[in-house]
Amino acid sequence: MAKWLVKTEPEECSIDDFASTPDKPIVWEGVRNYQARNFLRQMREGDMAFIYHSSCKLIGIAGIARIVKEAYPDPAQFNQKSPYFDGKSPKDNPRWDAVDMVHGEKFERLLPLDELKTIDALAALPLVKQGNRLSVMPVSESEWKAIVKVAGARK
DNA sequence: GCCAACGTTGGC
DNA sequence: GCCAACGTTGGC
Repeated sequence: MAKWLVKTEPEECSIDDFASTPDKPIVWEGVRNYQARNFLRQMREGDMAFIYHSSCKLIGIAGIARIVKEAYPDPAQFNQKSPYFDGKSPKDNPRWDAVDMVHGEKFERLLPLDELKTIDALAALPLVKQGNRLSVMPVSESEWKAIVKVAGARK
């Protein structure tokens, strides 16, 4: 079972949105970057993903979600009313994919980016590197453990 | 709101 | 295929 990290703007889809509908999968749509999309396609049912809040006041890892449906064509790319509409995406070979995720856990305390940067075990994680824009990235087993450990340490 | 870093586009 | 121009991300 692989581990991942996905970025979201909490105003659009926060850990609280997940937590408030624990039985209802959330459609993870709107990824419009090829590298991120390729990682999306590698996700499998049962995989876990950290939910990272970006472009907001409290930047950092807020909790965990679980993938419940593997990649399928993102409906938003064909919806003209969606901000994620992509008129250049071929209908017979859609460019962008979505996955479905369900709530896993909300951390007692959000782990701020500042703090993540101080953890040696995370030095190779693209997230903590300057200028990084990758919105879906793999997390190694050791990185995952290091983060979960810090999340649990303050409970 | 600023702007550095980065990905994408398009002319050549 | 190069690379300048452009648009977007995302921390600050």
